[in-house]
Amino acid sequence: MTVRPPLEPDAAADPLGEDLLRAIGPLMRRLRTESNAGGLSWSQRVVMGRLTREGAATTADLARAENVKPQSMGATLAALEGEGLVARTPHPTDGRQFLYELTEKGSATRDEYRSLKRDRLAAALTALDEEEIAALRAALPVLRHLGEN
Amino acid sequence: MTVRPPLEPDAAADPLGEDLLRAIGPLMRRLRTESNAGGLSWSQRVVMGRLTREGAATTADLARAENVKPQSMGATLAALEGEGLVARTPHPTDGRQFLYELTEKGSATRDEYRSLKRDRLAAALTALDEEEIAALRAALPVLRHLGEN
DNA sequence: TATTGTTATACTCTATAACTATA
DNA sequence: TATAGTTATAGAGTATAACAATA
Repeated sequence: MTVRPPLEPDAAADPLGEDLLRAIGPLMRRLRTESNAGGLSWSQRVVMGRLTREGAATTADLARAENVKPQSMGATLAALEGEGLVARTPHPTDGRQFLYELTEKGSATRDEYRSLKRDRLAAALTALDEEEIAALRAALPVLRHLGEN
Repeated sequence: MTVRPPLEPDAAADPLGEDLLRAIGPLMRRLRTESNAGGLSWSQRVVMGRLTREGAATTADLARAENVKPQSMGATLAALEGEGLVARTPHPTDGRQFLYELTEKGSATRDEYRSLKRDRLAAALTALDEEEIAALRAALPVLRHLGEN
């Protein structure tokens, strides 16, 4: 290890930050747009995925997990409930809370989405070569970490 | 190379797609939120970055580059113009178009942002170890590619 | 007092549709 | 006809603020 002159933090960090910003903008728009096909918004799909993987959860749980305000998560859940895709039951011990779960219709909708090869992103992902997939997988934990508050 | 049974495309692609979705949601919200600090929205900053790097451009150029509709880019540019951060001049040969450029105020604002260590994302990036930075850099081209239409 | 959830309101980003002007 | 830009309108996603109910 040789002694280096101190790096300017901005010079070091900014290109990466800006590259990240530039890469994620279009990707995010694409995710949002193509997620919408079929009537489920992106947030709705993300919430349904979380309920599938992690089971029942409260508004506040989900809001924390997704890093949004409880009011925002409440709106998403209300929309899903209105479609009959999730249902809520009072929390057994805490009278303030409700536990949300996927309904059968919600599970079915989710399965349908997955088997539909529903968006072009899925196709784009399968078209990646192994090296690209590996690069993506390796970066996921870092991306998740950067998304934490 | 051995012969493999055909992979179920969904089984192969979906976990990655969903992991990506989950990783990018919170990160995107963070980028958006923290970009807003200082009065510039995320889209505005991205556009200013592009004008800095690539020079004058038209609404349609920028819309294509960011993969949004020209009307949407028009709104972003109008906001920046209203703040005096960009200025437009008629295209020299095509009477329909305008060329947008950063103003001095725009450049100054951009420099200010960068030297401010303006958001916690920049700090989070500098806190990454070399392996994480390498993983991120390696994934950027893949992310950009996935964001293309 | 702190937390959960709700209601009301507003802003940003983006889209679609319809239009004008220029190529 | 096709393209660039504008105007009008709408919807999703999210935020802040104020409130009620419960812990």
